[in-house]
Amino acid sequence: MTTFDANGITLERVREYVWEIPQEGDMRVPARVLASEALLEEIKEDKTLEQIKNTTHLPGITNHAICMPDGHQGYGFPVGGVGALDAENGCISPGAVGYDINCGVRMMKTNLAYDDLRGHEEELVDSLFANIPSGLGGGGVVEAGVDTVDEILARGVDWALENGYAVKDDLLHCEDEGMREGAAPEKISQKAKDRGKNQIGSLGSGNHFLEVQRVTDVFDDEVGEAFGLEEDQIVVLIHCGSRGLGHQTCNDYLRKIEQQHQGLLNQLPDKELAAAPAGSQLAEDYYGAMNAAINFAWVNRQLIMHRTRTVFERVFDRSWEAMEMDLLYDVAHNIAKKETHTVGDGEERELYVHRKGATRAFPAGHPDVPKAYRDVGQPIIIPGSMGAGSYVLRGGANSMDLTFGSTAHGAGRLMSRTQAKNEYWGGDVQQELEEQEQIYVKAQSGATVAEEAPGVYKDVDEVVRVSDELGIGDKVARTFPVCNIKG
DNA sequence: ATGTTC
Repeated sequence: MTTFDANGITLERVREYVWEIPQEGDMRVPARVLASEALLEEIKEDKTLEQIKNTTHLPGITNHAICMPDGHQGYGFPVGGVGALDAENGCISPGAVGYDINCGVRMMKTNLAYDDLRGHEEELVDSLFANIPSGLGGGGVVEAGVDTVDEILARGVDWALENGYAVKDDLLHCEDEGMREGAAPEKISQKAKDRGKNQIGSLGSGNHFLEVQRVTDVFDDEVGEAFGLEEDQIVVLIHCGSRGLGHQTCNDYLRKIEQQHQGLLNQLPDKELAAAPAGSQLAEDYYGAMNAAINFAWVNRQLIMHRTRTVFERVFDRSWEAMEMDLLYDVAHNIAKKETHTVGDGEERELYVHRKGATRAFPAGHPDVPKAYRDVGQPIIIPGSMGAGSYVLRGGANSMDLTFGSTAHGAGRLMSRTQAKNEYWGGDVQQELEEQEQIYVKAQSGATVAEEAPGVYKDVDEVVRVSDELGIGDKVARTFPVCNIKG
């Protein structure tokens, strides 16, 4: 048997790109890592493998804990991790969702070609930067009272539709139609709502960005046509989450769980995996609060998209409808969701599927794929670094069997933010991107540009290649950056 | 990710 020795943890090769950490000690199931050897060499350098192994101690974990090809170390649970925990006898874990609840990506199409944009890059990037709130702290497209926040938490993008920030078609091209059932605004703390109320429609900081891109390749003509993508087309990618509201909610529930479920906590190898037992009041409360924060993040991305349409209207002097600025799709990559999956010998079970830095990747025919895409599979959006561009995939035929219907979410970091700032200077990174790649970057903070320099990320081509080879998410199209704004 | 060290 082929093995891979990762600083004391031995992985056994199941087949190409599938590695297993065998069950031992208190592990309830084996852990699996889906990666090439080149990616494993990078993954082994931080605590990712130890963390995915720790995850197998969670009660109710089903089949395997799974690390995606872009996996890296996170809070307790790796970013790029999937954990399916029994919704009746298992648990739910905020650390396995992530601090930024419903961090995700949406792609908006246009009918503009790259040539239509050339010469307007600086005007466009300046106008986007001036009109789309970004960076740490407050300031959003909408400044709302707490009652408005409650409505957004309960209704998601449906609130945006009613208030003129969305059209019906936007809802039809979003996971869960932009409204998660079971949202419980009353389970979100006042403090979280206060943090969120002036951040509705704001990018935030860190790896969040808005990027205008051009489609450079369409690998699958049939699916490309179903998605409405063609070479040279301009698209807009928006990557952000639930800002301070989600962060505060994660923190609130971690503290409550630590206090009320000490027994379960003591069984776990890492306090950061703190989980509420399925069926407990706190599990219900967290699930309701998380669903509400999910709705908040969807409205956040919707308002940014709405404002982007307005900016394009000014710069190109045409209506957004004339530019066909339609939503391709919106994916969440930090969530947990109750889903029914077939496990073991054909038994159907309800599971809390935790996808942290992992994207849902439902295949053709799945009833939860929007009608527009049901024949070809769910669109999956995988952002690369600001120098690399991104991919659009579609849910692969093997995703339900291998990953509870999931794939990767991005390139995955190679080094910490602190290390990145030692290696790069923001201004130099910007200059190089502009001079060598004609990519126009504008940011609130040079430090953020350094933290997000292309060199701090894994090779997104390799991550996507593994997803495609495994048949969990198949390559449809590739994009390359034109201009990028960030916090 | 984050009112960037509860």
